[in-house]
Amino acid sequence: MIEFDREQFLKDVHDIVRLIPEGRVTSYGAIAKALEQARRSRMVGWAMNQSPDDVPAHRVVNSSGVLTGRQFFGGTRMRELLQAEGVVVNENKVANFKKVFWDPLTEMDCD
DNA sequence: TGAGTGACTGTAA
DNA sequence: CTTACAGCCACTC
Repeated sequence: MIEFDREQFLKDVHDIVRLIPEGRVTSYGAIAKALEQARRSRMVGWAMNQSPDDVPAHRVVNSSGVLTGRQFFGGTRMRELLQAEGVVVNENKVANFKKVFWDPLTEMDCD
């Protein structure tokens, strides 16, 4: 019986975020779902807050493609990082979200 | 110890 | 488009 470990969750989230390729984004919910913790999407946001510099947290947006965490990147930093990778952003939202969306489950369907 | 808050999601009206 | 409610749980005071 393994009870829920925050550190493990944090590690798993960081691991997934690190797998996000350039020019792609994903959502908090998708990450939570990939960890079979779909209802812990808020914890993913918390994990992003606790993420080290080697985690591209700027590639993580909410389910609508909105850069909800941009305020944690010092203003427009998040948007600029994304645009630098080829992601088109309108003010605070990702354009063609469905196209640039990267689903962790697609890459991690190995069980 | 309990209430408030939040980088969320889904459903409903 | 908006507002509201429910569910989730770490963190702060």
